[in-house]
Amino acid sequence: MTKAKTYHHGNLRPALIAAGLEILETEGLEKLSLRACAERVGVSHTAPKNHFGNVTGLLSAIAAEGIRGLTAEMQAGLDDTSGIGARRRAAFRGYVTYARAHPALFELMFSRRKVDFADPAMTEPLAGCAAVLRDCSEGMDWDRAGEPGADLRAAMLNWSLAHGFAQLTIQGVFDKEGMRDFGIGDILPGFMLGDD
Amino acid sequence: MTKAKTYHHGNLRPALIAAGLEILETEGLEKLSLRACAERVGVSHTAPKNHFGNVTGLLSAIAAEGIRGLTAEMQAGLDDTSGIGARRRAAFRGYVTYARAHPALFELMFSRRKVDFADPAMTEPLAGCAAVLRDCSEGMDWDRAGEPGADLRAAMLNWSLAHGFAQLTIQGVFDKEGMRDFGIGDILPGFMLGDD
DNA sequence: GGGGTATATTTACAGTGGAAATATTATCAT
DNA sequence: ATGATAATATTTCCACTGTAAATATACCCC
Repeated sequence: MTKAKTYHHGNLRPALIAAGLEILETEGLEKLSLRACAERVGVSHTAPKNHFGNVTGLLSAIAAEGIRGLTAEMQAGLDDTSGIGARRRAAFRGYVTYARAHPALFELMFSRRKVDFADPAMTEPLAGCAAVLRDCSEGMDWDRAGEPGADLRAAMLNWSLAHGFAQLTIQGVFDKEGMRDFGIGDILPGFMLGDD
Repeated sequence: MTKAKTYHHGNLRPALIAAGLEILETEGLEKLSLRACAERVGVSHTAPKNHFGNVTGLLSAIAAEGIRGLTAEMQAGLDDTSGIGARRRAAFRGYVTYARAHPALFELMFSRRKVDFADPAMTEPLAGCAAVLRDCSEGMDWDRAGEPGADLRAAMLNWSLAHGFAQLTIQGVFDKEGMRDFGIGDILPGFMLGDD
């Protein structure tokens, strides 16, 4: 299965993305660099340029995989769940679960300095993620339901809540403020989520 | 007013912090480096070591100023506001307003990779920020009010919501998903905040 | 005054990403 | 098959980052 070393790698683009994901899982975001990815694949540090342009292109492609994974994690929870409140809870749980399982990747995914959200590799997965959040927010019964843009606003509310909790948890801010022992389920009272 | 150049600066620590804040405002987080701060102050790039140890120490001190500013912005809105819902809204608005006014600084403030939350310079301002959020969340009338830890959970909910919205806005994620035209006020329905 | 300490500089080094020139291989028309 | 062109990868070089060690200067207290 292992290919003999040739001048042309033959499958460099996905190999570099995989290498980047591995580095994120095992060594963290600090260690993720263009050169580290190249070295792990066994290729010179300028080889990625042909496939990604620059380091932002590479990181954007890696982040795109993360967005896909985040979306899939939410979707998995939604598939076998019905009822407005329960679906919203499932999406929250999926979002936070994925973030906690892949903190370095999650951090990268939403870091504008490292990732270009307008990169072709990012736009489609990002739109998919937003679509899932809109889907599970639809019909949220707040006092402005029915107004134009209400569903979009509901999606933003839910996204903000899940994202903020994930971020503050991962960054360790809650740890420092005595909020360590509470999970996403604990801060989601029924009246806000509605009953299932 | 301008001091003659001497071997010893005399006021280097605050000068470096001020330089860092200036760089964040004018050039962004990418340009914030130990060397850039030192150069702006007119000092060698190793001088900061005496006052901050390493770059993390310097960035933590800069971030601490940001946490103070964020807290002050929230507090300013709270001072002349009464009523549970109105106070919560004021805190939200302050949080998001500050983040949007100082996006680079805000990004730094909550970046574990650049800042050490356990740094003595950070702990006190962070605790102050959390205290304000707990204060304006107290008595939030959700279905678990009265349970042990209810106020803490309410603070986490509010913090998460404000933080997530600020982060997603600043990073430009909402821009890409057609959610650009909605502000924090738009996603805060009355039933969630309660009436003032 | 003198000595100890705090502060700042110089120099050197191992990283990073990127640019330019070069080398190798793949692809495809003839 | 062959030759031309494009795609891919390497080598070399540069500017930038943070850190460490040795050195220089100034302050402060006895």
